[in-house]
Amino acid sequence: MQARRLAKRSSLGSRRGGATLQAPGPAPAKEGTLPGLPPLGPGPAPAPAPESWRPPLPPPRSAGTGPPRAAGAAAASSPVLLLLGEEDEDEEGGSRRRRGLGRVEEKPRGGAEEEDDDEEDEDEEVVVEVVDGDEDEEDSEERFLPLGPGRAVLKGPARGALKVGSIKREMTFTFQPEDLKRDSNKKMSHQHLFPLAMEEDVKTADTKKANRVLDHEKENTRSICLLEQKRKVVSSNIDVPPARKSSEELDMDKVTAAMVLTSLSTSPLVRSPPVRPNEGLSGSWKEGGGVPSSSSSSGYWSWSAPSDQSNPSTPSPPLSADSFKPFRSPAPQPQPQPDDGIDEAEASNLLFDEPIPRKRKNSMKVMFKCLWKNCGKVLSTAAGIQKHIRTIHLGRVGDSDYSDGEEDFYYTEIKLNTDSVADGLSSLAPVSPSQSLASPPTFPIPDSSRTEAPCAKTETKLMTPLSRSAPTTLYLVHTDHAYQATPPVTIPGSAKFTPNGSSFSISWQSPPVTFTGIPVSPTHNRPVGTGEQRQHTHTVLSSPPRGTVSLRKPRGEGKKCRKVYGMENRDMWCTACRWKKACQRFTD
DNA sequence: GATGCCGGGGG
DNA sequence: CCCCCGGCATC
Repeated sequence: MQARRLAKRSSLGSRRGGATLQAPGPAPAKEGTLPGLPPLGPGPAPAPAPESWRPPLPPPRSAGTGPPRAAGAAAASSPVLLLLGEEDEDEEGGSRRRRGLGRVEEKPRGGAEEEDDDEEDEDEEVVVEVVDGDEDEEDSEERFLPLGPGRAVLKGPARGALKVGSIKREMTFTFQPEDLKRDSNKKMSHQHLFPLAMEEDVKTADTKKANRVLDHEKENTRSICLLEQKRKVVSSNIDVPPARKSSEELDMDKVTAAMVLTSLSTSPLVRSPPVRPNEGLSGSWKEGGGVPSSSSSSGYWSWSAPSDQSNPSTPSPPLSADSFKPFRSPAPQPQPQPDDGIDEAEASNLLFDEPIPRKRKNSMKVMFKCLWKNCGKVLSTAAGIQKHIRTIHLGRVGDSDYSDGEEDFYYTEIKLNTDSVADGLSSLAPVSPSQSLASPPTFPIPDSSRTEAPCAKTETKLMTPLSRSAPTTLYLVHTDHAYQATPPVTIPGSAKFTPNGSSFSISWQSPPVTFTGIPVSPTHNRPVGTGEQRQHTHTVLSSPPRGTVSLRKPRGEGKKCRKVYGMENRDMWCTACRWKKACQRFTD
């Protein structure tokens, strides 16, 4: 469809003097890329992009890691492509990487593979291939095989290199918001279902040497395990127990985790790019924030789509598959859960709260704070907090299997980061609404956060979960998705906004958000008249005083999508605008 | 001429 | 229903 549009647009562009085509970076790329999308041509500039967004990972220890390094690079590039290619990516990436490691010099093969990345079959194939190998055992992380310490040490370098790849993969992986969701859920389930594994994990870690941030480690490990597991699920061929990771790796994992979370913030943007690889990459991941505008544009579409619920126990790899992978077989779609909306909110929340990915990269401590009214307990592990919530607040004694992830909503992740200002916290910040001010110049957050305060009642499920930033985002998601009037706050000036642009798009009008019936505290006036304005207009329109039914809308004087985004970013317009209908986003 | 958007039409 | 677009009113 995009293709179609694009095509059309391109023609249009020509008609109009090629405005479209001349769009900064993305447009051309788009044009070029789109046609060959399915096969995903010979990696549109995979090289540079990956480099840029790759987290500063410590190079594979010792020297002379030529091979591994190369493999890493290969892997690096693959995730990129995969990134666009959807969640397979992770799998793919993994397998590819594996292969790479297994036979370093086989790169050509890998390269070829890259081209047809979205075929699941492919994956399988790859996997098999890998399996037969011998070294892959240690190389492939997903094989959670308890490697002998000695071995691990020996293979240090290789693993390190691998790490890079894996991290990327993970990052990529997380591009799907649901993913995270599921992740958390899984985390929980995992926690209960695989206590042993975890324990073992920790133990091993100890042995290795890292005792320090045990909590975090555990956490990270776990998350990774989860990821891995996920993957496992996807690639059912590989059945492997959790792998051990050296403290260093774990550290990296930490970073990874952070990045993962971070990535989620931008994920919406990056996600849809299946269509235009370059954009996604350069857009949100590029360090310097390459071509931001595009990023948001692309993401605009599909990200919120999959309200795809994450069943704690549903090993559904499909996650966002539906969101934008047409050719993927309709995998077992996780059945919608009762707290559907909530979940979604969560996701979106996560999506938005951390607008600046790169900052995340920096070392940061992740804590989990209980959001329960008067609790505020802070734990260092998600598991811990979850448990806490589950038992203390939710009163779920036999925390057995019933962990639907609800807990997720009652705690927030606090990132104690030296340099990553409060941005991350801004939205998540559970306790201090004031913090929310830290976030972008936009008004939304404070609002929502304030809302939260009152609603933090013991009202268990209903509102509490949505408190904090969720509401806003949720709203956003919904509306945006539905192309309702969710005005991404007037994007500064032109169609170009920083990667954080996404954060800007948080709707500032809470009114419509009827979620959970928390009457938006009357106290807070709508930041920008828009809300009111809108309402006014509404009333006026709905009850036209004059006999002559104003057939035509007066014509909004406010900015419209066209103005705001410009023709070049037509895909960022609200649907209505695109269809030459009354703008829904910038109503006035 | 550029915009905003209604009405109508194709798939 | 989704998506476009001709065409008209308005800027």
